[in-house]
Amino acid sequence: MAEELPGSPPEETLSLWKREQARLKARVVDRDTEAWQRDPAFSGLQRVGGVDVSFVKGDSVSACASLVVLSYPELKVVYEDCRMVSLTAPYVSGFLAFREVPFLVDAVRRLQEKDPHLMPQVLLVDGNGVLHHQGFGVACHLGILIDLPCIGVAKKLLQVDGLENNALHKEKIRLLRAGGDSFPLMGGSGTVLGMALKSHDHSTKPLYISVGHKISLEAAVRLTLVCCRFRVPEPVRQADIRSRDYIRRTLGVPGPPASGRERSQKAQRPKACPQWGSEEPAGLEITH
DNA sequence: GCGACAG
DNA sequence: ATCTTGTCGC
Repeated sequence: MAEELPGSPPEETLSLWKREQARLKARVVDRDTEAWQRDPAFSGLQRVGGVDVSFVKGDSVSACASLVVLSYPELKVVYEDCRMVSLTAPYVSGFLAFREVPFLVDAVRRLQEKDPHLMPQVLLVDGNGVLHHQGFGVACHLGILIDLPCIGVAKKLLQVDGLENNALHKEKIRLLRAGGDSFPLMGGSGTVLGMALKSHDHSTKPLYISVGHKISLEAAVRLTLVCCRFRVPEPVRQADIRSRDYIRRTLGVPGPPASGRERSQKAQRPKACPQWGSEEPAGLEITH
């Protein structure tokens, strides 16, 4: 039982979800609320969190929800929480939060009970914030429910409000020269919904950053950039790696531990970056 | 009927 | 999201 999930929720459910998004949307704060967010060096920032949900291959309900906390500026994992969950909602573009957010909220609450001193000061979320059909993506949704600054980090452009991944957009991407270069994503109404960010000198595909909650777009982009050793910022990347490893460790091949080191993420490795030159990607630290 | 579609 | 090795480039 409970192996299949309805391909698409009834129209009535979508209507209820939209109403809920509209209700919570009024609470979003799209500006800096913390002192460290305005500091050029982010002094005062000590912990950055990342969340992700990975799925079991042939199953539409089994998944692993993960929350990691990294120290800043070292970007070392100081907390990790992976848990198998049973999803109750199917994936519908525009309503990702209703599928994943309940389990992410649970993870944050477990941290609050267990190690409140390790609570992150900001959370990078896999998905969009205000760059969304109803202006209320998963990063906003999670931010409101846990009342923490959140940043939406998407790997693909969500084509809403006139935004299109067309030839012009691709040309703008081509013109991004170095890591840190970006351009605004303006919606039809003339509002800047987010920024396309080249997160690394040798990264071809940009990240699509948008405000989730309690942070300005400028600070969101700046923070995302300083968290990038690869294309995807470390908090989100570590959450992804660890949730996938957890699944393999739990249901995967019985033999040796799946990935003896970091893998995943297709072509995100920097070619040669003197900044990180001879880094130590062999760190297998699992604090706690 | 055809294309679009965060994760 | 998931299925996946080697390979090209600096």
